[in-house]
Amino acid sequence: MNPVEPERSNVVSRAPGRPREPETDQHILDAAFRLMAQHGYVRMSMDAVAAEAGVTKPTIYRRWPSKIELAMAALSASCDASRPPVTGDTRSDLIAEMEHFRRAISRPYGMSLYGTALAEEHETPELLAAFREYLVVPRRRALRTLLDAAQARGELRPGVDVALVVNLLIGAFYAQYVAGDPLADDWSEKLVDTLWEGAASTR
Amino acid sequence: MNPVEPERSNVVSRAPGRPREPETDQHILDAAFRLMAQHGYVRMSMDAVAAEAGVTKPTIYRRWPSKIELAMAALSASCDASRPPVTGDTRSDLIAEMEHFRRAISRPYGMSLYGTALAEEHETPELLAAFREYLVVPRRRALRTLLDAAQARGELRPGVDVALVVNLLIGAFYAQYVAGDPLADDWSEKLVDTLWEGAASTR
DNA sequence: TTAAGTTTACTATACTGAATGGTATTTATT
DNA sequence: AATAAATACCATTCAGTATAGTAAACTTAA
Repeated sequence: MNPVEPERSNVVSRAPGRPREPETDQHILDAAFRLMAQHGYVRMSMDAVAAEAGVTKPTIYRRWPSKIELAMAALSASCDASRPPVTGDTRSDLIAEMEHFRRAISRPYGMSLYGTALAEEHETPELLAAFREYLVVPRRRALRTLLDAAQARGELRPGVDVALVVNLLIGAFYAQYVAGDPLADDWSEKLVDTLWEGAASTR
Repeated sequence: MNPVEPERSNVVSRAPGRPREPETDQHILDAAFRLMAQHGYVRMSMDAVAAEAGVTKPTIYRRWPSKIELAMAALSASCDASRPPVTGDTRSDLIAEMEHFRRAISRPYGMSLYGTALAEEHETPELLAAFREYLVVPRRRALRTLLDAAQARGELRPGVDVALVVNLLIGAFYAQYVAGDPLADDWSEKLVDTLWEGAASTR
């Protein structure tokens, strides 16, 4: 999946032959990610990736053996490991995490990527698997950690299914987007508060 | 968008020429819908639709001028107008509606259709528009009606954003599916109850 | 130090084979 | 006569490859 990295010893010796252009890998991955998000996996053509990355097709195929491998590598490389800092205040931590999410799917073509990953479920299941691993699971795990901590502090109603709360938080964004409605600036705040308090007028 | 229907008078006279095969329209629409759900819009080929419908391509193009028009017609025709009956009990009505939804996205390729619609947001926006109109909006409206009635009966906490509750209900399914987890049989019930009661241990 | 040779990376270009949306033409049916 | 449907076809696109030549690094040896 990753480009073949020649074994590099600690001494000054290096692999023989011309070394690879150091920035090319990232250029290709960036182009692939952007084109996949914008046009979808099927319409992302290797010619277009090469053109946008400023290289030629053989340069891509030297690094990744096929289109699907490139696409998966692009998803992996796009995985933003940085998360909002945890303060210990459940409400503000949840809102911060959801804001992080809101910005991710609000950026251009942010949600189309979800679409193409889901659409490929049966044709290219490994793409959906990579998408889940690199983009879905980390965010869910972060939310889960916040909620587990809140539960440990006794802030959750007994018997609440934490995994279900994760789904409610994340899913609300999806639903709003699928409906075609915009994600307002105070959305995350309202979302967390509504879910926290519940909908019923009487307990 | 719809097939051209010749003007038919009430008397015995009929349109000249060979009449259309009466069942062909539905066969084509069914095939298009199934193939689009399974393989996605881009990979749904007109040849495959023709083969599965048991007709040839010109027969399709006589009815719809292009692939996108066929796809939109297939979405429109698939729109299931039947909804669960409303009893007036908010909890059971919500659960019934969500069960209806759960079955829809649990059937084979049910969720891939969402994927391909979202993926086409920038390439074929009219497909996403039709998807929203025929498949998304009706369900949202049904839930909205249920919640508005509940609110009128004073069953909702004052200040609750009903549209947000709709997103929470629907979105939880999406999130569970995107995560790759199965939708258990008691999912709808737990979902409604959790959302109704809220997550916080203290009001 | 320098020059030649070796190895690998990259560009440019052309190509293949398959798939695809759509159509021109012909044949069948009422 | 008028329309429906079937056959055969076209032009394009695309993933992936082959080829030829250039560029950059190292190794060897005079």
